[in-house]
Amino acid sequence: MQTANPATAFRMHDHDSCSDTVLDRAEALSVEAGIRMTRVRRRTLEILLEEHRALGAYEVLERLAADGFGSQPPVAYRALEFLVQNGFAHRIRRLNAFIACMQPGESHAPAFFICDECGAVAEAPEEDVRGALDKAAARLGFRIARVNVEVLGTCPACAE
Amino acid sequence: MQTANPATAFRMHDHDSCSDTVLDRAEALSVEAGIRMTRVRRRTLEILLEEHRALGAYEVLERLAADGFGSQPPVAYRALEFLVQNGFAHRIRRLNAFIACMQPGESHAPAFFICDECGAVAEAPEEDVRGALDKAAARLGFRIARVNVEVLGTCPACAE
DNA sequence: TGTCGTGATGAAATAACATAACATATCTTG
DNA sequence: CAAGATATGTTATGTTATTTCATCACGACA
Repeated sequence: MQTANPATAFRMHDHDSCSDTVLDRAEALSVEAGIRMTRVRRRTLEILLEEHRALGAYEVLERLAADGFGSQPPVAYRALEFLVQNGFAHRIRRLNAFIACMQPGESHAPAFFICDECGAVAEAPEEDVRGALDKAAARLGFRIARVNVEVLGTCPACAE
Repeated sequence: MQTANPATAFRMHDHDSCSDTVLDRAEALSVEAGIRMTRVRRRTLEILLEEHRALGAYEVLERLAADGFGSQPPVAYRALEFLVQNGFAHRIRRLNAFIACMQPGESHAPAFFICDECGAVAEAPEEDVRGALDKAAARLGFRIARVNVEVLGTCPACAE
């Protein structure tokens, strides 16, 4: 299944269909969850889906403004926050940027693999990582709320 | 040994001696590595060592300025970058802030456990995490350069 | 001793990222 | 439809980070 496929970003794929699938899925999940996928929000998700790299809020904002939406920062930040809150996008702290989630609705808090060269970002499941962190947390007496794993390096395409 | 002790931040300890030890170690390592631990840089490290939490660049800058150093952002950013480059401090992306490294010179790229309540940050070794990420990277064909693991939650002291 | 190159520091200006606060519009439900 | 809740738009401002250029300190070495 397309959306369960990790690290789509690093592989050849039919990007239009990959985007459409995710978008459809997000719509369906919104209805199911009773949350409102409005026009700005949907458009914001579309914008993120146009690339497998992270976009800064201001970059998103420019494109929203070009489409006739508001042109002030809060417009972008609100839409992005909504998407992140509801699992349709992720925030990459390292880059001060946002990226569409490729597995909306599925188990979360993935690890991000960020290519230094081309900026591509891939999500990968992080069960193993999480296991290791849980052990460490137990040793420290620390209660984990959220986890952020960001890996920098070189993607297969740029490695040559 | 004090400096090899993970997660000092979450435990009772003699903070003065913990700071001094790290500072001495950093000095020694600098000489060894032929890098210049200048006055601003040393003072910056001292400032970071005064707390087991992450300080923003501007917070550091204020204190540097109060001590008679330059008062413009690059002063702080340069010193902080030097410390990070050379393993004497870490940058916590999540917090847009910096923290002294408690194990300078030792194997690196720790995981950070950040308390939402009190802001304390502890470093913990991350071999297990790294192992899991290496496996994932191998599957993706990704070559890892650096790893960033930031865990949010509640520290033992605040958990009560 | 002088001058050259290198790396460190200082300061000004600006860029990039993010939020607070408030007004207006739009849904949604009784 | 009215009232409340949610979403959008705008102004203003706050926070974090970098670019650029000038100056300074120091070692190498002719």
